[in-house]
Amino acid sequence: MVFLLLDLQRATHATLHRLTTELADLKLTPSELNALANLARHPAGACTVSELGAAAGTRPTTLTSILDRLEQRGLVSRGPHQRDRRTVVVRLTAPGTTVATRVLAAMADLERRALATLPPDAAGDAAAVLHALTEAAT
Amino acid sequence: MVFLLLDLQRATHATLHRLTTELADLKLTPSELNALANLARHPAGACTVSELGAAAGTRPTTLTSILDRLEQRGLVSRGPHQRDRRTVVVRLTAPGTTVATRVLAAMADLERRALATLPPDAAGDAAAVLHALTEAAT
DNA sequence: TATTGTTATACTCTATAACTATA
DNA sequence: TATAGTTATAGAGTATAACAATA
Repeated sequence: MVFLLLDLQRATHATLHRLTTELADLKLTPSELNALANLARHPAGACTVSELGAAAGTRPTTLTSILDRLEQRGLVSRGPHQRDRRTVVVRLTAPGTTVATRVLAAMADLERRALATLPPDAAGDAAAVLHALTEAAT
Repeated sequence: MVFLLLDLQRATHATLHRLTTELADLKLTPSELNALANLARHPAGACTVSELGAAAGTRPTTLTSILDRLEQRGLVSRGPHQRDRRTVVVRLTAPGTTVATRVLAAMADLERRALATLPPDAAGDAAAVLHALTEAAT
């Protein structure tokens, strides 16, 4: 069982590299792709910085510069939270939503190609293992 | 199926962060842990730079500085290849082997904790999915 | 000609500590 | 006191292009 974590790291590197290559015209880094895709996963394309960090597995400090760039390019906006004025709400803009949709489609495509030769329940099992690993590490 | 890649990235970040924390006294970065563990996975704890890059999912350029540091600390050595004098063979030293063994044990431990609550075949399915993703991305 | 690995270069990622504003 | 996020800082990760040595 020792090799799961190493396989995990390799698969992450390989897939991220592939995605950035396929989407090279967007000129987005792996972390920027990840942030956009995770935002698109939230209702209304919006969540707090902390929530985005939890979804990506990174600290808020890491997100600051990533969000700075995305905001500067008009792909996301930062706004106040309704109830807690310490909290920042990150939101996909209209152009950001378009881009994020493309990113999700590329991810889905890569997944579909990979899973094509595997039994149908393999993906579900893999997701369960990924969640369990994240849980065990948190 | 869209979320597999995002779950993958989160799980990788979370587990690497956890491992570096658990092994903080070793003062090794995530990539250094990965390199040592991948070396330990090879026969005699030795392989070429290219092979190590393939195992980790990174380019040879990335490995140069990582190996520089590990070599400087006496954990790995670089030597000539028997048949191809362009090739560099990276090898775990005796202290490096000791450290790598500890890294692998920590990885196995984390895996064991995560898989404890899952059906026995989940790990195998997850490994197959990870390989398929790596294959599809290469 | 093609390949292995390193150098040079330029960014990006990442975390810790200190800080501001708010709770 | 505690928490959300940013800033400052420092170091590590990453790739591309150019290079040397070898095949």
